[in-house]
Amino acid sequence: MEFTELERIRYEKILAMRAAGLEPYPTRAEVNQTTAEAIRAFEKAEAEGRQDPLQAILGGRLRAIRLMGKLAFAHIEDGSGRIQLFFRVNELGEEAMQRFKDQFDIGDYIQASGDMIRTRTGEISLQVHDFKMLAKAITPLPAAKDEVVDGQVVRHATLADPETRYRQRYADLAVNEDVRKIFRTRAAVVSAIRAFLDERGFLEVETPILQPIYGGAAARPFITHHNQLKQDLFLRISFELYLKRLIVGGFDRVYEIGRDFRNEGVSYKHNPEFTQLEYYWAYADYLKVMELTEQMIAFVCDRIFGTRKVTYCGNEIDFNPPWRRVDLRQGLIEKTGIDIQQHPTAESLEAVMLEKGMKFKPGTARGKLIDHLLGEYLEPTFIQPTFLYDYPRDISPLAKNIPGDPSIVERFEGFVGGMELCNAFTELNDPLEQEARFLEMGREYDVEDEERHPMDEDYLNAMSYGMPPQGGFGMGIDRLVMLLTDQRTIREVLLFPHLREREDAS
RNA sequence: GGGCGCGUAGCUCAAUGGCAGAGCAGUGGCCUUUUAAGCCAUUGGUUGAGAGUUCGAUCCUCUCCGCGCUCACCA
Repeated sequence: MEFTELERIRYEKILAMRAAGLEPYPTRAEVNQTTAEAIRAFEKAEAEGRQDPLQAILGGRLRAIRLMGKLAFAHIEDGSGRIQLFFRVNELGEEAMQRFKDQFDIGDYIQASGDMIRTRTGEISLQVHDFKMLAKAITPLPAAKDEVVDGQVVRHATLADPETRYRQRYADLAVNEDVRKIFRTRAAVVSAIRAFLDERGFLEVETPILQPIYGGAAARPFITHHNQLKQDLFLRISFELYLKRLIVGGFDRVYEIGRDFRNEGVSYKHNPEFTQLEYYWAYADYLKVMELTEQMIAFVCDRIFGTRKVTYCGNEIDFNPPWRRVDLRQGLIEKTGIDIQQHPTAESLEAVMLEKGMKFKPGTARGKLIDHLLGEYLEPTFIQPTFLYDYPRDISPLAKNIPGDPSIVERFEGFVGGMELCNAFTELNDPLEQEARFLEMGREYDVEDEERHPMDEDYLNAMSYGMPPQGGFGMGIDRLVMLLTDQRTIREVLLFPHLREREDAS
């Protein structure tokens, strides 16, 4: 290892410990409770008026050290919180006191045993009788100092550089409590979703990530290769076609929470790999799915926050059902003055868009033009939870048309905070119609356009065995977590967001 | 991929075409109830990398690397 000067000083402390017969990285710890448990136990004993000393063996990372001659104070932090350690030469003896001063630095993991007390200022602390190193830190933590204001830890001049924070997330998490909190919330969100779906009879399944044919969405895939099978494989861009095969197999309600991979640009709301929830629900339709979506998000909010109102980018967002519902055609008429029904061809739609002075890539399919209109004129306006429904079939090859109108499908997307959150439809279950749609989509896109939906013969085969009518649903978990934790970039809710590899070693 | 911005000590940030600074951290000392402890002293820099202009570049120019914002792309 190459050491900086600060690291070399700490390394020399390791050598000094070893020379004195002390192990800087002992195999075992004797910690018998968390700092939070120790504090709770002490408060309970106090309330019961117990006089006998309460003992504890605590472990944690040193976050602050205050040396005061024959006294020393320190704060340690573990996963449950923090507690003050109180070192006094009367209890420890000169030698142990000196050992603490000489060998311990902020960032080290320490084990301390002693009696729980209150200091003169009333802070519950561990009066240390004995201590040992659990793990010596060599690299200093990138945080300067903490202050406790009204019980809240305020970190001064802490790690802020986004590049370092993402590249060394371990350091970011170690010093930034609010970052840890985001990921605790994230775990709680996923757990709440599972509980919600499990309670309603949905079966959690796992389907292939490596797929011979990718489908279920319009996106460019990552390609990999299986050496022994001599076969190219794609990382899935969606779970849809596999989950619906399971519906054919007789599992009436299935869901999967997992990773999708899309070889597209990164942005504040896009990451090449992201976490998706999809469920499929036999005998339901998109209206029932809308209601279940409202209930599911409300359930998650109730369980995590105890309220259905959250703040996102300065807006109070109200997740109480029902969400606003906007008919796609009407919505576009209101916002753009264009009635897509009046423009059944790409040429006609393009003409009116040009007439309105809109900027877009000419020569694209009608579906993509409509998509552009949605993204440009509707999506950013949907701050409060909104369902946009009844999509043109052009951009929805797996959705079933509304009764009596082959040009419109039963599909909705949910928007919150100006961002697409979920997408759902009444699933197309007519194999002949599905085959026609695949062929249609194949014509819409160039042969070399990787976004075109490739024909999935096996999926058609599954459907031709008989697929019940059903509603299907997909939602970006990362985006939901962004909304619920008030983060404006997806990187803040991903533990290890993708960054370009650095070439220079410096 | 295009445009704009940024990169200075371990961390957070200053500064200037002429010896690169502060706070915290670190090191040495004082200190028996501190909590951003305090006080005294002090170490620490290839200013992201490389090239150019210049008597002199951290600053100006160019190239490269990385990050951020933004546009494009993106069910």
